[in-house]
Amino acid sequence: MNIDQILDKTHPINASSKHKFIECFEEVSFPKNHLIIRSDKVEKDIFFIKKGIARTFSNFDGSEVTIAFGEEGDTIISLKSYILNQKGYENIELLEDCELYKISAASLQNLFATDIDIANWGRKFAEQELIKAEQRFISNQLGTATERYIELLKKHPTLIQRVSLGLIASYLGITQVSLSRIRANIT
Amino acid sequence: MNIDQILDKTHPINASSKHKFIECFEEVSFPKNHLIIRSDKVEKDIFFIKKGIARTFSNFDGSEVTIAFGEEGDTIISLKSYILNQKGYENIELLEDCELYKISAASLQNLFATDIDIANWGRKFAEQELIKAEQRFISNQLGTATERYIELLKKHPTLIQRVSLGLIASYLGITQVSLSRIRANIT
DNA sequence: TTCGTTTTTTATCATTTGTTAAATTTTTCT
DNA sequence: AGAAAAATTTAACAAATGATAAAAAACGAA
Repeated sequence: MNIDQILDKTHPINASSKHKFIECFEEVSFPKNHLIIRSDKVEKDIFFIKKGIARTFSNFDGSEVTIAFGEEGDTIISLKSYILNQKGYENIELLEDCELYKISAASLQNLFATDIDIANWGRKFAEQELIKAEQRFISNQLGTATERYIELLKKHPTLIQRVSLGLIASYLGITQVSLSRIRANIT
Repeated sequence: MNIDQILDKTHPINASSKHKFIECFEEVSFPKNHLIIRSDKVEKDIFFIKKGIARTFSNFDGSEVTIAFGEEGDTIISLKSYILNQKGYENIELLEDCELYKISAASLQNLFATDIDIANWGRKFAEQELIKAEQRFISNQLGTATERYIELLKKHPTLIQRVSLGLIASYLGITQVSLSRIRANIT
């Protein structure tokens, strides 16, 4: 998915603003397993996924929580860095070789401050991520792990092909062994 | 908490824009138990809490999920209505008699489209809600219900005084009876 | 291919949480 | 204050998930 389509997906921008916006991006590539966002750093860059898949996760006293998966068109971002310019709680790793669009947080801030169309794009971007985050929260409160797994299969059928069971389990808030047992019971 | 403080908390706005912004608000009051946002309607208004407390919840096939509590300075909003102008999945009820600041979604959209300072306020607002939503997700994936309850007590010690156990339990993703048992075991 | 590594499955037992029902305590209303 | 309603606790049993270990299957590099 190219950067033009990715930006439009969030919110249309007038041609001259969009041109200015796109000029701030750079294309980069990283191999599978690269840790592109680290929770112990204030990250200065934001990425959009042209090709590949990424996983956002957090570590707390030994246990690891998968917060989200990102596929083509999705964003790779440390929210704490992006929003509060602070060290984050999120790590993001690439689960495949990836092609990405990169932009610096500083460029973005500058665009937001000077271009109302891009400021509103930034607002729409945050708002859409907010809806996704809230729906993740609701889904994971609802029903049994079995139901949540079946719902995930329905919503993201390709994810299971691309991501190992252990990571899916950590996203669903259960152990990998439990998820394996669940799969054995539903087929 | 007055509207001036509430707006500043999210993001400072220059004096003339803020004046224009504040003029769009109206003060309103509602009694305890009033259902101020309904999931079966496209809601046209957004509220900020001057005084009182509210609960956001969602119903799915019989079971109810509490998504968040809002205290003074927090927002009462149907995300789906506000962001996508669609019927939402959220209900919001007032848990105490409340004094609120009301603004119409239409006024807000108009301000966003014409004032870059307010557009960036709107961006900051969504971004800060996004961080809160993500942290709720992470908290509720971590550890046992006992640990989550203790963490909630630490972060929002006043909440327990103001909100019934059953609602706290539904926020933690467990039954009211389980929460009661948990409380008996930690004291 | 073949060996070594990683992932997934299966099994057993322990722990946590759910369900239901009844008893107790607290709150609300008159 | 006193009665009715609502909220909370307690108890007993069922169901879901965790922890650990071992076996089987899938994957990757030489």
